[in-house]
Amino acid sequence: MNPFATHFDSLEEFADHVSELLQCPITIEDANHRLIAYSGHEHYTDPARTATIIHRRVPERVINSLWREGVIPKLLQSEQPVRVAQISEIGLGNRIAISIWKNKEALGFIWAIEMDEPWTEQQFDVLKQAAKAAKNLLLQAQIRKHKKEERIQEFFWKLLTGHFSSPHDIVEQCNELNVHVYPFFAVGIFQFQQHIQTQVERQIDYLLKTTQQLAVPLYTIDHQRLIVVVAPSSNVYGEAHIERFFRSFMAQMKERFRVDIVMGAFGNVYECYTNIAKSYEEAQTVLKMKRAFPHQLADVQSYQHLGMYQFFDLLFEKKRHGDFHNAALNKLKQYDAQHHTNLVETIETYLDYDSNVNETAKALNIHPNTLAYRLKRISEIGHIDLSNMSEKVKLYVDMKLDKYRAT
Amino acid sequence: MNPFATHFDSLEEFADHVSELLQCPITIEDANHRLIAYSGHEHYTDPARTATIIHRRVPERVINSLWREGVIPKLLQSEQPVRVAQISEIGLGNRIAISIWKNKEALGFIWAIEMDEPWTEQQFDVLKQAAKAAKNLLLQAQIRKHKKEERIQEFFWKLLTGHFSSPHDIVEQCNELNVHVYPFFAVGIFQFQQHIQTQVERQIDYLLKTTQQLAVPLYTIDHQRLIVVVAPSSNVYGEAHIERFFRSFMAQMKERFRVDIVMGAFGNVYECYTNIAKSYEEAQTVLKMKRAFPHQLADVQSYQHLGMYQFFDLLFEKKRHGDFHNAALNKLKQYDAQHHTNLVETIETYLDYDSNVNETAKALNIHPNTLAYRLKRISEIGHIDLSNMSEKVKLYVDMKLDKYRAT
DNA sequence: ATAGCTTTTGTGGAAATCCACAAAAGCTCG
DNA sequence: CGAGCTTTTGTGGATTTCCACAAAAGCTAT
Repeated sequence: MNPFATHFDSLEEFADHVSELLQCPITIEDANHRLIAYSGHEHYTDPARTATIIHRRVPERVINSLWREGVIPKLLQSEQPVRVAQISEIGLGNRIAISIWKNKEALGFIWAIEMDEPWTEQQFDVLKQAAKAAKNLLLQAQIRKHKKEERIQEFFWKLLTGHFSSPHDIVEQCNELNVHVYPFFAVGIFQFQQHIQTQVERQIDYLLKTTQQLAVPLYTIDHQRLIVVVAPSSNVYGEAHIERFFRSFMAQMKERFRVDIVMGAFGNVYECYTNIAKSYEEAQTVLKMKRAFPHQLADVQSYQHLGMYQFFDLLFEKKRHGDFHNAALNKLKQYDAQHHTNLVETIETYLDYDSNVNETAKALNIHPNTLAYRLKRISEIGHIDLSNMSEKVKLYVDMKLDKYRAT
Repeated sequence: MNPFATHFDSLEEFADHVSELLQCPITIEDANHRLIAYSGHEHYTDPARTATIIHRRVPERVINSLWREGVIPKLLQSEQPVRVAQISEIGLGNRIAISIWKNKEALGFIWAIEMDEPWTEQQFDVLKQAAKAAKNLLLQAQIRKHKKEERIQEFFWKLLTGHFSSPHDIVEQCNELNVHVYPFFAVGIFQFQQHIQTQVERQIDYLLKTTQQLAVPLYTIDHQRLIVVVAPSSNVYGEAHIERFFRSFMAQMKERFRVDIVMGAFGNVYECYTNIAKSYEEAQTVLKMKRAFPHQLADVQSYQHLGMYQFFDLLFEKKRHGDFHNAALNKLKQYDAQHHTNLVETIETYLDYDSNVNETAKALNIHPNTLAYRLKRISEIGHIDLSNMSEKVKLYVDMKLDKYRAT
């Protein structure tokens, strides 16, 4: 006899029904730990549940903790209920959880709080039946969402390609599609090691939806790239927040799902949504430069911190035109070729290490005095004043542009 | 009774005639100390005269020496003969010189070597008559030249504005106009304090024609600017030679003629004459940047040494477009405004002085530790890593671009 | 092979930099 | 006004840089 053979008007009604059967509070989440429904009966409720209900999603530290403890992996592996012992640091009481499945995809979870008495076998059976019954209810909500997703995708690509010129149009479309408009945003890109498979898509969706470091109102997947709009809560430290989010996103993709992300990059933070295309361009520039200068830009993610590489595309265009030939650099190259020396490498490393003699010498495996001697020769041969910032900049840029050409 | 009442077929014949009357070697030069004619009789000839005849012009060190001794100023002031005592360092024997005049313009000079006996009054009279007689002969040569000059001017402007696309056409035209084609050249510009008057034009012509530091195959005058094509003898040190020439030209215009030249600038050295327009552009860029950054570029003349300012026009264009907004710089500016501090000035000066703490502190009139403290604050407030060359470059460039906009 | 060059490495001392710590002065805001 | 902050200046010591000089090693061309 199935206690769920009746029709439920809403998920709330369903949650209340389960709660009544099991005599404990019930919470239902989707696969991304968003609150779907919860029972309203007066029972004891642990702080984690309270927070979940208030914010309409499971707090991130709770999710992280559950991953660390291996709870969520276990839920994603089997359809069996999992008992979770109290974790007081995050305000989680004793819980029982079970995943809701459709074919091989986990659609969500049902959480129960284990009250004073340990559960009986019968209670576990009820929970398993509840999970099965929840499937159809959840599915309906999903379908409604899927259709909308497609329209959002199209809208997002229009934004990225600069299709809209009026901020008003954008906001209107956002409202229509139920996309929240945030006061500040930036566009970011993650470059994956491989073409992104459906399974990875789900994992991405999961991480983006569960993060609470910042909002991700829009995202899309394109071959090996994940493109996101990120909205930091404040403008002052917005960049730092995005930076942190990017690092943790890449770390989590690797740790939890063993998916390698080669690099991440994001453009400037803007206020006006017409700048999405610009921020996207900037993010692309960062990726391009990181590819050309993997060493120097190893831990640069933002366009802001691209430094001088920001204007490399522009300069390169000009250089290809035959402008900017650098007599000093040419002379050094020529000298190197004729005398089998390393003057160009020396000066480049020296500038890479911000004119720091010791570090440069260490990096080049030479005596500091050797470096000093070479620098003297460099300034003689190239007629360069190495204590003139402007000349140093020109030389440095020209050398890096040379490298850029080689890519 | 005038001993010059006969007709002379050539200036040579005239020189020989004077030489015979005075019993000494005679040399006739134009106003720019180019050799016009000389007597061929067998007399003693001092080394300075020999060199003049061989090179078809008076050696530059001789000219310089005569200026220094006040000889040439005296010749340009009066129509009287001037006695010049021997100057053995430059191989000049005892000489008598007189200028040749037409209206108020000196067309050239007659030089005689004073032999063993001091000259009699009668000999001086003969020389004076010779100077008068030389006038018409010289004038004829001048007129022929003037007409050609006009055609050359037109040709030169075509070159500067990039009118020719084929090097072959240029060389052909040069040959036709009797303009020597040199293997290397650059275009230079001198910016004068004032509109260039006819008298100054003559002085410019004089200096350009007499210099032997390098060749000046073409030049023209445009309002307050003198535009020249300079051809250094070698390519290796070409730049250095041009540099030296520019400094000495400006010094001499000032010393000899009291004419102020505000600044000089020249473009890259090229081989192909189709690049005249490019070198001209580059020289113009140097002038423009020197005007915008008079302090930093005070002793820069060449495009080569413009350093990073080479690409300022390009970057500025982009910046005006709204790109390249620098969050770090903005934060510093904002902090300065709110707290009445000088962080921006500090970092700019620091970078101007190539990150040299002592010099910067001196320039800012602060204690070195104060500077250190400010730098720490700057990196905190602007989230900048001041030991990262690329970030420093970006910040520096952005600050200078700000200044550039102000001009 | 050897003379004459460049290049590398070493030594030592003066000067500059970096850093931690602290006193004093200046500014802001309740 | 005065507490609490930022900013400036000072002191002292470890470290680094800068320079001059010299020895040694490497290269090149006669």
